[in-house]
Amino acid sequence: MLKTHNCGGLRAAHVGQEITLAGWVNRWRDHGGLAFLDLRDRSGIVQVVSDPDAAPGAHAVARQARSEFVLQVRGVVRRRPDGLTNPDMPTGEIEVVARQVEILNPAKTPPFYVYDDSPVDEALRLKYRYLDLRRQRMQRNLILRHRVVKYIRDFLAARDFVEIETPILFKTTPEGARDYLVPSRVHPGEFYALPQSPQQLKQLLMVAGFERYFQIARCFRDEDQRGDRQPEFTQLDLEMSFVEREDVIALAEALLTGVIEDCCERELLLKPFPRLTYAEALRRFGSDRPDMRFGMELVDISDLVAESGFGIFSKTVEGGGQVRGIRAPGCGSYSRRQIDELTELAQREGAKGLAWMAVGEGGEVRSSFAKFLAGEEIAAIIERMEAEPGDLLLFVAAAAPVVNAVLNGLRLELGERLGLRDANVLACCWVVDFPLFEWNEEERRWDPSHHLFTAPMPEDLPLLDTDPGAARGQQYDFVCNGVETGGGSIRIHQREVQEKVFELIGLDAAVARERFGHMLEAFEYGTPPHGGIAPGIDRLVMFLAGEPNIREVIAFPKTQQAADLMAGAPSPVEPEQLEELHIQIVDE
RNA sequence: GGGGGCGUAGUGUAGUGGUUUAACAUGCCGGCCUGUCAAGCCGGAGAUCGCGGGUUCGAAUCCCGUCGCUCCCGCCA
Repeated sequence: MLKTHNCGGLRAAHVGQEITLAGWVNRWRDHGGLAFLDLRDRSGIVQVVSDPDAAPGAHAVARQARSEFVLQVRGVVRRRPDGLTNPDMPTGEIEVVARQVEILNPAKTPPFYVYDDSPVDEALRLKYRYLDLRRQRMQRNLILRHRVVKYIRDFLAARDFVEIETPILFKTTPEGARDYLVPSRVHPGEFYALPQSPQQLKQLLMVAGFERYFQIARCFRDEDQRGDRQPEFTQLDLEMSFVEREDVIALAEALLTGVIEDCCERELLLKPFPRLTYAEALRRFGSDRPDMRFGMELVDISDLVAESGFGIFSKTVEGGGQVRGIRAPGCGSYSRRQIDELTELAQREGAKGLAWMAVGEGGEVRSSFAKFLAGEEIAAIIERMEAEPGDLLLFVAAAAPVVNAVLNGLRLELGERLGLRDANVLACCWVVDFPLFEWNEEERRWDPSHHLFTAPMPEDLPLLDTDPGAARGQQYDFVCNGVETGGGSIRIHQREVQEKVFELIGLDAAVARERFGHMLEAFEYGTPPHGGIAPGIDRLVMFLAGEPNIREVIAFPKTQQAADLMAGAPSPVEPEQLEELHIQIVDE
């Protein structure tokens, strides 16, 4: 080893020891006589002093060192003189007096500051990712990520899970997201697909009798990017045999609670995680992934305004729609301009308009529609909304899906403005009882709302024949701070049920056999009832790190255009490579 | 596929309703300096203002296009 100690680990207890350090120059301060170097390695930073009188050779070398030079320093740990300690540094009580300094490698001036986390253009960070990763923020995040994955492995291994790898080169599945395809050299014109998740394979591992499987699995989806979506991402994929929904949820909750409490200091607001049905989540929050860090729940006033003189309200209710609202505490003084902004947001989400009512400090009402209502109707609304003086009430009248979308959008926006979406707080919940199918109007058929193999709730089995849209699936989503962070289900293990689902989604037997024949055949050889869940590791670590996007917890992420700016991927390839793969590029 | 934001010395920003040696900080280079830790002081170099075109006597600034990064909608079983 080129070093005997780590920079960040040196303390007063080391005083007097002769040690060797190796690391990068964080900052340097040359006083002409004395020179100081802050030497950094992964463990932290320690001050190195070079004194021309004590060690002229070392001093001469040290003076040449610049930011990010790689040095080896041999020296003695010394307690700093009185009054010269630095209480802001963990190593601030001591310093290392250099006896010998060697430049292991010089460094060009970095394109941005490594020694602090000051903001830098994202493209530049990604181009020089190896330098960005030297910075404290990324070191901290990736080490946190390591601890999270380590915790998961230990937790599951202790509970009898087996970690098994599944192929990256697999088979295309036209359902779901767009696949990344890999051409086959050996089979001209044929392609592998990168897995969107190991879904089928983990179920086959249950058929294979492993009973408890997990994998830290890379997944690939060729869809447009978001702050919480990358073309390749990592899931904790796990599957269990002989379990019911409660078993999977209980295990996952114990694991997730343990990870959160073990790996970060953030407040876990709700423990145990609240359980909401899909219908309840939409009713209370307008979303199937509610941000539970704050209240501001949706309130239905349809019955109060059904007979009112405000036509937009009464006609909407008469036509089968609804009128619901939210209460924005302390926003009663919002100007017309601010309310117009909220109205624009509402219209983007599909509302025709936004009805509002501000309750003044003295209880007086300022409103876009109150003049159409009777006094007792206004009073009833205020009472139902539990409005206090100074509050702003916002109402949307429309069909339920529109009301949900609009009020969800307003709730999140107001939560943001009121500072209720604090990254230091984690609020998780489970959403269960999802509808098994969604009606696809274009294709005139049912689409699976989760995936093809999700089992219906046992009591809803008859509905598959009579009212498929009302059938609920044994599905569960794990939601953290308003982001879907994991989802899973109990799977179908009975052939009749699976065939019924294929029929409902318009997958005829021949096509099903071609795409999923291996699954169907496997299921005929004694399939245990099974189910699982797949929490997103990137999203989870993002929350634990308090980061605003998952690029900050991925070592080498891609841009929104799915490019790697450091390596320059994707890139053109040699004609010979294409020829070998039987690929022709067609000009658009 | 659509909408918004950003792009000016190495870096972070100012300037942007037309005419400036394009400013400030930091970094970089040189000098001075034996207790700094965001070191200090003095000096210096460093920008055809993302790129292309247009309008104009004159464009970082206005217009059109394009590229890159980013946020959002669609999409993401």
